[in-house]
Amino acid sequence: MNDILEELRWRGLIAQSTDESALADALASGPVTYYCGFDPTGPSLHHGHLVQLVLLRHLQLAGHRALALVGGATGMIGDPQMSGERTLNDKALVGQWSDRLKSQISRFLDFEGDNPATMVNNLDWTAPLTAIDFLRDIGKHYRLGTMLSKDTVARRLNSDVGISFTEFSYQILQGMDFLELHRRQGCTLQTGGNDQWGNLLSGVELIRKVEGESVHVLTTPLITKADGTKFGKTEGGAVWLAPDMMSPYAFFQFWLNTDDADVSGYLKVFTFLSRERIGELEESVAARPAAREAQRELAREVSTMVHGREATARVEAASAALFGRGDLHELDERTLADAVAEVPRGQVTPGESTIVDALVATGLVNGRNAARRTVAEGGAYLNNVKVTDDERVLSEADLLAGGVALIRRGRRTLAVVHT
RNA sequence: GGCGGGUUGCCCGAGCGGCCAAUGGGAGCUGACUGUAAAUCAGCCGCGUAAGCUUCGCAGGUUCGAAUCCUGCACCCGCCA
Repeated sequence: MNDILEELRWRGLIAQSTDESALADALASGPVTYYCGFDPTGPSLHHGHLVQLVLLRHLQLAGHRALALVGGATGMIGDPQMSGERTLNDKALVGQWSDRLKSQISRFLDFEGDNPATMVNNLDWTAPLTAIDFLRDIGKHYRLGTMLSKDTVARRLNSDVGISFTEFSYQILQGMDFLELHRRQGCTLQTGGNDQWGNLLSGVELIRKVEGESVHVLTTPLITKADGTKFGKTEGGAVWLAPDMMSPYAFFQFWLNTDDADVSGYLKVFTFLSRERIGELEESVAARPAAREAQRELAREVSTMVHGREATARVEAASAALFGRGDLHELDERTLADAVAEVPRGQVTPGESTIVDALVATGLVNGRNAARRTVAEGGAYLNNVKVTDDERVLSEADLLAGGVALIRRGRRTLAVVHT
């Protein structure tokens, strides 16, 4: 368990921490119990949470004791975000989301063996608490000045949306979680995204005041892209871990399309590949960028971690089939069916439907006007062949094995139509 | 409780009776170039082949005509109490 901090630093997983040398000593002298919280403010975790999950796993692999917290309580409040006040979600819905998050988190940690992780839910200690006890036992330790100076709170106060008391109180709830886990489980380290710094510190201060003990916080940096745009933006909004929100195929494609400039950093952050292997891949990017070995390996590794080996093999084969240079008509039905399993589908009538109909039917464009425009711009493909006539009718002859035809918009957005 | 300000297309933000489907920026989409990359340049960006249709918080009204004026409602923000 030596040098875990050094390893994490090399991987670019550390943004800040409280008293670094004390933390290093603690990590070096024995198993440290640590936790990271995930709020059910949506039906799935996404690329941002992935960084946290990876960090949790690194620490567990290094012999430390992991606590994964699902914020059944904090998820009902929502941490203040810059964009404005959140809409409160229904309790039953938050409960549902909690269950989904739990199963997603479970993939990343080992809950058995000799160093099992533990799953906790802050609703367990928050729900029974009365308002009076909360104000007396917890609230008394919080100074308004400190709370108001927290970055997000301060900025929200100065924005025209302001901030509700509900969201303002969030930091107390999170502080309470750390205290509770410190008491129950001997937890002395909380990890999280760097944007959570203020919320993480809330617990450190609370524990110092209540227990007179000093505990630690470790944050991961915001993952960025070399070109300055936001990491993790897709057509669907985010890179979701839930297969029903982002297909394993789309997930694989997201990583595969990583910029050359970013791929090395992502390999370090998101995979558990060795330094040697990452070094080789970096050389490959420099020497043979067109081969995109690094991107391929990145996509394979992350997909395997999130969706499993089998699903990854499927989507990788699908990607190869769909983007390969071979004649689609030569693909056998089985291979083709597997390949298109994850892409959007639409229905057409051979001899009647046009390329425009097909684009609309598959949802590749929205509206017939947009479809016509796509064809006019030269962005429409039928079975990997560009179609320039928007009256082009799909015929039986266009159907590949299994009675489907491949529709593509632009360089890489695919769908299939069937009859 | 009082006073003032606000609500425009994915986001920001102009418009203040007709020339507005609505300036501009960002995001997004497509093409050329390539490597299912980036950068760059070009085009597009409410729905409809079109005629036309439906938009500017919601509901009414004035007017030949409203995003623009009036009334009511909802929500948001600020200041004062």
